[in-house]
Amino acid sequence: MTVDVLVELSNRNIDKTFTYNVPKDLEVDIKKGVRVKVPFGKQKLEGFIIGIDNNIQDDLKDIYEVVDKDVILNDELLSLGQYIKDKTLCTLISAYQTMLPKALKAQDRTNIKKSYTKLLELNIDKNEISNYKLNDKQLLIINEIINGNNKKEDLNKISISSIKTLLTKNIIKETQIEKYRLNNESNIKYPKYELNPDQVKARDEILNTDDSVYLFHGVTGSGKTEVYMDIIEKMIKKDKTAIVLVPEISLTPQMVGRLKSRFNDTIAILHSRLSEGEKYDEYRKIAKGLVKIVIGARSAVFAPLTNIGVIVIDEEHTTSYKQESNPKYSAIDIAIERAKTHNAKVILGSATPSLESYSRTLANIYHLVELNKRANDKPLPKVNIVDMNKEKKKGSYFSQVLIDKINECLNKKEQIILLLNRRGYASFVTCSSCGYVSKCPNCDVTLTYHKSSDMERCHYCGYAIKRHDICPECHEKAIKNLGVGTEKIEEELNKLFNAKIIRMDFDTTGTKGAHERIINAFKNHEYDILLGTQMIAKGLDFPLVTLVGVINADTSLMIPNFRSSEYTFQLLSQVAGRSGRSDKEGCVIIQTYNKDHYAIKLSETQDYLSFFKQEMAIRKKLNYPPYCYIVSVKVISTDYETAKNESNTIAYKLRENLTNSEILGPSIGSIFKVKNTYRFGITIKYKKEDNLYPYLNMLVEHYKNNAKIRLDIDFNPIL
DNA sequence: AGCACGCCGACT
DNA sequence: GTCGGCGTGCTC
Repeated sequence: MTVDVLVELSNRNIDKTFTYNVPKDLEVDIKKGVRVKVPFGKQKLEGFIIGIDNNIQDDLKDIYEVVDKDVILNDELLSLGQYIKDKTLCTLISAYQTMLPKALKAQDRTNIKKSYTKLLELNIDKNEISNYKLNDKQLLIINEIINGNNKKEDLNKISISSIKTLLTKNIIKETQIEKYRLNNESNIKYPKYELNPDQVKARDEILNTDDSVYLFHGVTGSGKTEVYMDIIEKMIKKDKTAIVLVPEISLTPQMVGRLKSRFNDTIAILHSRLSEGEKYDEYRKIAKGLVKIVIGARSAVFAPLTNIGVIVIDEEHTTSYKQESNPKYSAIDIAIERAKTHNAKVILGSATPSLESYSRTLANIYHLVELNKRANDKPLPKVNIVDMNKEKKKGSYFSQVLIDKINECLNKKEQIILLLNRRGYASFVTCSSCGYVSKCPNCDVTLTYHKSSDMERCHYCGYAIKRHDICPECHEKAIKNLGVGTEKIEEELNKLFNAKIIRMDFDTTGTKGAHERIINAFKNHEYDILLGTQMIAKGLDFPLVTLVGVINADTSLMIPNFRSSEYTFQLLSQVAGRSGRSDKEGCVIIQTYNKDHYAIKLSETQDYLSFFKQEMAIRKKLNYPPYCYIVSVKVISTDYETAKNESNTIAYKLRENLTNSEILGPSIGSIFKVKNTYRFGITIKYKKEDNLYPYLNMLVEHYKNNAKIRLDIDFNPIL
């Protein structure tokens, strides 16, 4: 018997199978999709069996061992990996590895083990107990075991030595069962919620039509989650399973608790804050069929459930559903692909759908389902746009209205969320004498001053230096901080208000559990004001919040990206939705220097449809998605000239071969130099281009042995 | 990813 | 003469 093995190395030269001989004694364990250890040159590697042949072939090396008893990659995942490779042009092995938790990847070195609970069992007949001479403690232990309290850990508390004696006398024996490390207990009980008539209508429209992809457009606070849960419950009754994807940030203990209290042990959870051991355990529960529902972030879309009935993708417009590293897949595409094999439904939920998704409803590719009212029947919060150009107190970060509203809120003992989409203290460090700007030596970006550490930091590569005192160019002592970040605003808030303030951004959420601590502390009203970057905008539910303030709505408008208006509108609508979620009416204040910009103006009424129409007109005029597809080709080299020359050659060839496309560039992007490598970007815009995949595949093939050039291809990039 | 092979430069 | 630089190619 021989097997075709895909080894763990992700290299385009070995993106193929290697055939090994199976020693007779290992043949019983051979299955497609299990891992094996094999000799590879002088190394020992792990790989997946992806083909089996019963013929004998000499001149082959033997496999060392079979790693798994159970299949890791079932038939569906095996073909899903091929799909990812075809769509993203990655290596097949990297497609498989990305679908699995670390413990189950093909990796010879890494050792994430199962955890076991040790149990004690009676090794003699119950009736024979009296034949033995036993002391009180020994009898107590045996009694506990008979009553089912047989965890060794617990019984050790009675007497470790008695247990030892009983064990050596063979009266009891030790066994073990697999333990699932993630603490599954939810002490919060949420009452079952009765859907309102609108929610019932939305649910039935999804359940009683036979389309495969639904865009569920519901305003913030309209109770989309309750509808998801109801649909999931119906699916489970039909003996089907469900995957729910949420943005990483939404996987808070509250959210998890809410689902756990409704679905109990039928649920597994996957997100990046679990340890690798916990992920392994959750994954195993899924693979064994012990759970019906998987809730998780992006990669949970690969959960090896069978008989999937529905895949929910909440906040579908969120950019985190696209993986930024290779393979650059979109969880939405994967969900749709998996839904085809399972004949399942995909539900894309959002208050502010991506333009791509919404336009697909107009083209009848997705089925549109809407929820236009808040579940509590309260109006959407009042939004007040403040023109910062007209503020009398120039140079203050706070308008008079915002200051007044904050005070009002504090007096009423209600809570406030403030958003500033920029962390650190100052966004530029500059010399007022010669105009020097402090830049990262590895990346082509300015350094941000962080006061707490008194360092200047690069937000791209993490480079940090002690703050400049004297200008390194003109040696004047004229270093100034320009721009503003969350750290500075926190300082200002402390000067202006007598309030308890907590800051949540990349810098305050570095340690494990910091996220939850901040959210819980704020939810428990230990703080009055939550100040943070965009990570506070999504999905969180704080009933006591009645005021949301956006310090500067323009930061996201300024990013050089055709989606900047869309992001701004989404961000403002999302934060606005954080306000007034319970019975108290909410208020939103948006400070801006661009009050007439449509993305800001329309967030006042959170008028999605008007925004959609205006933005679509612009996309059409400039030929941007959804009016075309985009592929980004980055040409990367440590040598400037090589990157420049090769990118020119590639752009030329693309123009020659992709005649139905518009080719832009090569150009230096907003981040031209990152970690000491130079990158030129070429953008391909197309509606229909039959030669796209064949030609890009050929390009990748052509450059695979070129040590000086790296190609980075991204389909439908976020940019 | 390793590791061997191989073809050119400055040294025990 | 030889040690070692790292470009190139291969791994069932």
